[in-house]
Amino acid sequence: MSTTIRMIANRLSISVATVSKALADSHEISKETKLLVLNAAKEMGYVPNPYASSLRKGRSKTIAVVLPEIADSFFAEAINGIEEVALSKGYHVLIYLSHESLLREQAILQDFKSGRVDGILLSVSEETNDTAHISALIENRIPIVLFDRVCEELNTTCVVADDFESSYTATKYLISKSCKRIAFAGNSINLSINRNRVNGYISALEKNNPGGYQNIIISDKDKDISYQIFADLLRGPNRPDGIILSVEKLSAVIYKVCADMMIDIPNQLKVLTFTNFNMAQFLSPSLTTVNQPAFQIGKTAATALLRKLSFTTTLTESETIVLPSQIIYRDSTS
Amino acid sequence: MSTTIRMIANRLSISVATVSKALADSHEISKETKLLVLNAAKEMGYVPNPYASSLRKGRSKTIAVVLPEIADSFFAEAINGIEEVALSKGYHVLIYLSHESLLREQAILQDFKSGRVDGILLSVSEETNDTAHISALIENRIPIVLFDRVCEELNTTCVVADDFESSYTATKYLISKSCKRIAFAGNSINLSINRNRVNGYISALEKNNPGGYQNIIISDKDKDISYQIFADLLRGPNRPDGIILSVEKLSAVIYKVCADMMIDIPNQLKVLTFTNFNMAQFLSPSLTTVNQPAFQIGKTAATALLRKLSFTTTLTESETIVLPSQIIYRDSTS
DNA sequence: TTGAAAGCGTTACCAT
DNA sequence: ATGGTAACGCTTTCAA
Repeated sequence: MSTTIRMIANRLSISVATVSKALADSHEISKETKLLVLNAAKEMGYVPNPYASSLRKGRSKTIAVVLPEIADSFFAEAINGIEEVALSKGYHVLIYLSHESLLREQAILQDFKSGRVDGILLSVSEETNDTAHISALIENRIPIVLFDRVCEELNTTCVVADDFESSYTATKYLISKSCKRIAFAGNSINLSINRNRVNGYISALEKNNPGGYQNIIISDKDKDISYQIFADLLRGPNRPDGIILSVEKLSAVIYKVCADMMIDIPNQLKVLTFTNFNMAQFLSPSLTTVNQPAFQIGKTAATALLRKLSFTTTLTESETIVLPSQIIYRDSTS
Repeated sequence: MSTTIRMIANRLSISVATVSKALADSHEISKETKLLVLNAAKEMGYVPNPYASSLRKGRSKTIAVVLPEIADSFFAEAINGIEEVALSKGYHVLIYLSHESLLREQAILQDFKSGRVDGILLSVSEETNDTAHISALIENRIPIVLFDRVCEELNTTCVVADDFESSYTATKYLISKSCKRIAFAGNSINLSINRNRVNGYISALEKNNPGGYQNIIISDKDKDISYQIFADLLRGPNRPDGIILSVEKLSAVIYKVCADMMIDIPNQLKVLTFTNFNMAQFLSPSLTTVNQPAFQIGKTAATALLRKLSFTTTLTESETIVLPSQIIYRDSTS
């Protein structure tokens, strides 16, 4: 049986109210009493019951992070940033994975109506074309910050990388490297992040490559299916000579396809991926990447969320914070 | 204001007790009443308050995962396994990062005395040479399962890979590839996982390589310091011709050092790493790896923990579950 | 089959 | 400066 405030009160023959206030370092309590209480608490190994406190206060000092997946350098680093901020403010972090399923995402968010968490950090799934479950929480006045994979139409704070711009720059770079047929492979067109990158790609092509080749590929969650999609793409005479991958995991797939089909990177196909992956420089050939500021995005999103939580009035303001990506040029596009 | 059991009771003019039991699908309640309650609950958007429930029941349906870091393919995959099991049993997952600091780990575990979580999954930090903070929780009868980086002396369940054996096999393999001077680089000798791998390495050397070169290197959390350690190691005439890396992150460091010092892998140095890293095959040269069953370890650890939670009596049994690793031979050791 | 009421541990209001 | 007590929302025992 663990120590309660009441036990401390009994031991010191004072009231629970006094103990509670003393532990909260209230100015109403005398120095002496505080000392007494603190000593007794330490001696008795007192640890406050967070659930009693949460129930009473209506706040849990807990936030939720909802992600499509975790085995991805971007999300792993983002969590790092989130955890750092949360810890520093005394918040606890619940983690949920949607596994790219809208259904799961809906079920996860539904639970948050319970008050389990004070706020939510969300990066939506590939399938998320309907955002009613997110709006519902916003209407419930639960602070929510979207990051990386956001829904711009929602009336809340978003933290993203400069996807349009970096995609534009990346595409232009491939054009400058004499690519005539540049393809773009993303995950879901539901995702605004993917749309932004696609638009950056299209925009760069239209402004700098009047030739007109344009090819937007939707990859699959399933690696083997994506393999087939790429294999089909690269078969035939009019295949692309450059490709931009919007998803980290596709790097392995395209390298494999090229190895199997004896397609030389970069001579026959230049490859560029949006990823943070720290081994990119040691791949064969070393991979040109658009590095997103993952840690920074996590930190910024968490900071924005905790800032919202610090206000008593839940202001639903729409705001988008854009952080710069960095392109690192390597051999896969040389 | 969110819906409570009392509101449902008022709406239906029945008691809160009845509503509570109906929602719990108790056999005490009639079919009709249950239906009435369920409908009202759905209509009113009722979501149970988990903190009220946790306080009353003394259980939170929440577990904690405490990790040294997250930007590591092993831990990311392990979380995946953990989350899958937790979700299927209706548990929530709190995540904490020790960042390889014993102090942080202690602070994190200390909080768990509060009853915030029903059980704990822990992979200890590099610095963890004192396990009093873990014993304290075990004595508090809080179920805890250690995984990957475990402390065998503790009286609890451990889930690990076959580190001794795979290290032994890896070392023997390098010997068979004519390596005469094989070094081993690990993180902390505090970690039993590292000790097991070191012992597998030593054992293989002693049985198969009477020559007697043996070199155990302790790397640093700081990448730049590890770089220096490796650079120093590889300078000079009697440098190793093979190296086993016990830490994923060291792969990038050794590749960098070799690139900078013009050391050819595998001809001048054969490299083999304990990692799950799915791009290993595309590195230049492709990297020979000991793949740990990360997802499986996470799943197994979570399953063991939830099994413990399902018992009313907390039995403190010591048990170690060992899962097999797989060595994948590639060009870095050819 | 239903309901009244106690209580989980904490906080906060109102007295003293 | 301290204390009594109600309340947070739920579960569970006991009584009807």
